[in-house]
Amino acid sequence: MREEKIARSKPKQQLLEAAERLFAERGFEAVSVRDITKLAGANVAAVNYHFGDRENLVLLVISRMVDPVTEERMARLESVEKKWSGKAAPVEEMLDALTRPLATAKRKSTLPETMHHRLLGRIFSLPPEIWPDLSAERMRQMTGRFMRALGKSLPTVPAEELVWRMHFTMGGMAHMLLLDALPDKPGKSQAAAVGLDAMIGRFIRFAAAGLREGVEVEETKPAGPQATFDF
Amino acid sequence: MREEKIARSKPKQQLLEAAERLFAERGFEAVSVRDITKLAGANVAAVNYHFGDRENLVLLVISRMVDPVTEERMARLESVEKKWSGKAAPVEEMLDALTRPLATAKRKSTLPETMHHRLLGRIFSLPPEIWPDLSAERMRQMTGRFMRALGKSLPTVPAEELVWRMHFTMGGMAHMLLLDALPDKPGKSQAAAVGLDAMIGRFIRFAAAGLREGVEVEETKPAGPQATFDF
DNA sequence: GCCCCGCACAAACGCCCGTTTGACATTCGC
DNA sequence: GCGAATGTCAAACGGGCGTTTGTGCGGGGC
Repeated sequence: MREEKIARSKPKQQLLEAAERLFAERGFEAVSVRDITKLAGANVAAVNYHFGDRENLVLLVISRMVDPVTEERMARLESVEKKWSGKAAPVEEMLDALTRPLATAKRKSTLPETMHHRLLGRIFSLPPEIWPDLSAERMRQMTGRFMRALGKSLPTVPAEELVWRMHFTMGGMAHMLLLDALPDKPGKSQAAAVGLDAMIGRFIRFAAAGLREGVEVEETKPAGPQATFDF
Repeated sequence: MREEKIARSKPKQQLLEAAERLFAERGFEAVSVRDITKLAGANVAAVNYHFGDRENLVLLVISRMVDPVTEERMARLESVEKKWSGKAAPVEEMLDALTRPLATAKRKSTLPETMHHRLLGRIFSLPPEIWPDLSAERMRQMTGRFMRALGKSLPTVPAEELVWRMHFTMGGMAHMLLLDALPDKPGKSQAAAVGLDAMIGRFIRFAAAGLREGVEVEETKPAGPQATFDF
């Protein structure tokens, strides 16, 4: 029965893989249940049987993509905080903890690398209210922790200013993920050749400079009440 | 007949306004022709009569939103270049030329300000291949000019590195536009209260720091062949 | 006065959507 | 072996979609 169950779950797996590939290529809205079942070689009813309805499949795909990233971000942040034992950590290390998991978090999908990034980028461009509640909540907890930690590393940057810079950072990140795996346009050559790892390195330097901007010049209140950050 | 024509063109105008409002609120894909005509108080066939087909209306909305921004960006860049008469201009001034038009470009739509920004943000998050050819081409010319000008202002930053930083910058910008006019979430208070103008100021400082990162430290080839930037 | 043109409208078209149904095969626990 | 559970399938359902059609109305040009 053990291996039977596994064998049984194959079509469900194929459905999921087909859905992820199509979602990555065309976006969630542009993919029909019929597209998915056709690609998976299954019956039209298969999605409803295995996942309830289309919406549920979408939510499952989102959380499978996002949750591992969120968890690894948390873990890496804790590790950085432990390493600096309460003291202010360098911004670069925290940005690394925030960004690196995009490439390294354990994948539940079997998507090729660039497609995986593309799908992640799509998801991060989605408004949080259409995310699964649990994934959104974890994400909020995570960003909250990063905000607090960043506030400690940049005590001269006002909290509300930090919220904005964090928004700019997250926006640039989502854009970067979509950039990877561009079909065939000028400028793509570099992206494809370089790979996400190198892009992340560049991005960290870029965002770190932006986050730090003005710290040695300005005179501001030292870290007001932490402002909320919603992605 | 003159005022007749004007009076006659009213329903077309109402169609356009209805479309823009709904596109801004829900995104292009989620709005049906029937939604638009209902809101405009017109017949279902009105969109096809006045605009040919739905796709055409979408393209028209996009170019009406984007083209004025592109033109003003060009104009401002030229003005900056003239002001510095060929010498390298400060990055902040060029970022201002790039970003300020988002708020100041002449609006062809009658959308309330925040809705207008939201729609712009949606459009900038769209892949260029679904833009009207002409708008995309103008946009490419514009980004090309900015790339070259930025290369002159940041001679120690390698051209390909600059392409990446430009991507991060554009991504953060699109994100910022979507952030404005967020429905009713925590963190919105600040966005709504501050308004786009103040956001732009913060963004310019953020992006300028990121673009300049490492200029006084690194030793690099002085501006190689300009790399292409596709948005 | 007549015709024609610009426009609005109700109705219908064909298509694709997500989902449901019921019949049928297969495998399980016992 | 035999009911029950599980999975697959073709077919159909109702509804929303973008678009087309044909009719009717009104004012302007000749």
